[in-house]
Amino acid sequence: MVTIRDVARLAGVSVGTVSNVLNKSNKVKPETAKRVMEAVKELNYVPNTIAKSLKTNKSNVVGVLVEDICAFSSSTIIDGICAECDSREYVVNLANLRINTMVNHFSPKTYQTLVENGHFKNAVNSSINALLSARICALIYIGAHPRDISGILPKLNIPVIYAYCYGKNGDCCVNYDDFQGAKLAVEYLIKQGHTKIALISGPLDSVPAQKRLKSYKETLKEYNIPIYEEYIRYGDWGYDYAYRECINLINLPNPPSAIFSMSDVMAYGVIKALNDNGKKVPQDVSVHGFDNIESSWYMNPPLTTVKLPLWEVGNTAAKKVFEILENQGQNQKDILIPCTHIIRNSVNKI
Amino acid sequence: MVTIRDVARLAGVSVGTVSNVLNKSNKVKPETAKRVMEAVKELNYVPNTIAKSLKTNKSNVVGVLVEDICAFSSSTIIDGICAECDSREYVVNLANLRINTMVNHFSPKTYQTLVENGHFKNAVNSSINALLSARICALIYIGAHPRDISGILPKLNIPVIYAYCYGKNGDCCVNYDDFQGAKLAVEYLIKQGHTKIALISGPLDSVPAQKRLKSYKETLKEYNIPIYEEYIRYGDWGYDYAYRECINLINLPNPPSAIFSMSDVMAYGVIKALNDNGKKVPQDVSVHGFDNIESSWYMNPPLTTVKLPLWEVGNTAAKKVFEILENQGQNQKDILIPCTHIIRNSVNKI
DNA sequence: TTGTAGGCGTTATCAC
DNA sequence: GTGATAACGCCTACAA
Repeated sequence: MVTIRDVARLAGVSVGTVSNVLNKSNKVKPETAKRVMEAVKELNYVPNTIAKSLKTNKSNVVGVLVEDICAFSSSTIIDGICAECDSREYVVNLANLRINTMVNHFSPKTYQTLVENGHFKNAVNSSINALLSARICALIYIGAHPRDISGILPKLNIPVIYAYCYGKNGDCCVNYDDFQGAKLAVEYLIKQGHTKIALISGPLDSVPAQKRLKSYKETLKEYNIPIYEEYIRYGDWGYDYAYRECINLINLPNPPSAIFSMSDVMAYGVIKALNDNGKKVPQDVSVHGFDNIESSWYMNPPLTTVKLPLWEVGNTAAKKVFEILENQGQNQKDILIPCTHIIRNSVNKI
Repeated sequence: MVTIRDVARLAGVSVGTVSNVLNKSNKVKPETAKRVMEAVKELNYVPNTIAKSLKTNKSNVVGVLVEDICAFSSSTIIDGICAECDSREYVVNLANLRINTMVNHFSPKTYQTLVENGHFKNAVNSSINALLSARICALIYIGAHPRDISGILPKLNIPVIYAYCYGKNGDCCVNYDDFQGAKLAVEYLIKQGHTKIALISGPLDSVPAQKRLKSYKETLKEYNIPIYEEYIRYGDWGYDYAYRECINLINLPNPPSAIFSMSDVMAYGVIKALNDNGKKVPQDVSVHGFDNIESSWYMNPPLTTVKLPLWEVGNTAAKKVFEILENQGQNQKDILIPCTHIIRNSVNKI
């Protein structure tokens, strides 16, 4: 590899001068600078960031620790991070915990067990050490699902940002706005004339499910629509439970005219259950999703849903990193980014 | 940050000794080694890979340049790479070209234009430089779609592996097997009793489309089934064209009993077209997909399709990197990993 | 305006 | 077995 020394030799100057022009110090005569830059081009010199970091004791690499890169949300979040880092000539160091595989591997259904038995913490520590060893200047942790992960990460002396998950009080967390997103859905259903609006919720120990449920209830209340407990059903974010719960809903003496499903996948199960029971969507029953996963456009009918600002979550997290690094930290610890509404054809006016 | 020097001081030995125990040299007295390790623990010492790389002139970071991390294939491939790197204590440096955004941004529909006008090459060079600057020890390039990208990358003096894309002759490329995958589908259709098998192909300038088309024709020939040119239709991998072409197929005087779509998304369009024209899948017409994107399980009916070995492509690419780095390069340049068959409910026996 | 030299945290080569 | 010390490539005083 060609070094600053080779450049200096070719340009007929000293290494100090080369360093100065490379770092845009303006105490170099333009003529000398030009000669140096020519040598750089000619030799195809690429600065050794390694050596630079060692000297300056700060690196230009941000560590990204992702719980599972295969989660539907992860790649878009990472994309948002990369975009910001690119534009600042920072580099991304990626570590993947593969938590979904771990969950399968160790068989407990929930993260909780994994956390309690220590396997998860071990994996995290080992990844963190690798990242630390590479001297990352900041860490962004990306959850596979928005939940409280406080207590998972060891104390670090670099800035840490939680993206798509929650830390303890005082930690800097960037998330989408569950409450506002759910309100988008419920309000829309109401404005389309629905008052009998059922809910297929995620499990109650899930943070997003709690927030969206709260939003569902408060929004109905806001519009003076009574809340029927039998309209509120619980799934596990998956297809099968949603299918089953939807059938329970249909069989109610006073069945709903619209079903708000807290995930698109559950909405698929709902639509299937409806179709299997001779009901057409949206003519007979309206269905509203949440997540806007890619396939929802292809569903029959195309699913009306709520889009998560995933790219923005990642991008904002990265921006936050640089804010802190540059000491402009305005201490806005908890950032909530609004969702947007994707209107397609699964909801009818009543 | 605590250094090797601090450890040495606490353990009452020299830095050289600490370095030796850290690098598992066995010329250190076990007793001394123990003392050192205790100091490491106590001080929470994390080795500075940066400094180590500078000295040894080799890094433990593999660069991953991905055309678009949001492509459906990318995250699983990256996961496969990460898994291998993790187990060897290597670290992944990720750069994302965001090519799909670029294509939108600069409006040409195909990569070709982007390549020709130089925008793409600029982006690549700038990313490569950032990676090089971080002194990656090898590069894995991940395509957004399997195509020939030779001429895109500058000449590098580190090992380069092409994953999910093709380089020039002599380059090391890791891909799934298009021919074998398509054969899986066509052969299955035949064995279910179909002989009138139509094809919705991808565009002919696409490498996978060419290979799968070849496979389609050769497999039919192998089973002595005549090839009807009017059964071969061309889409653009997307929903709409597939929908339209399927209608053309239905209106043929002798319509097919099965349709092999070269992508799952196109299969969705096919199913919709069939349904809209009063045909049931699979009772009236069988539909076979290709890709096994996540949503295909949720389709109605769940789609029978071909699964791409994406994780294995990434994992093999990473393994190849280490083979080369360790000079065991067996010079197997072109690696093709077989697809697997996912049988669900969109194909009927005849 | 430019050159020189010390040191960032390691490893490796010698002595001892 | 262990300890001193010279690099690795770069930046930054400080000297010239």
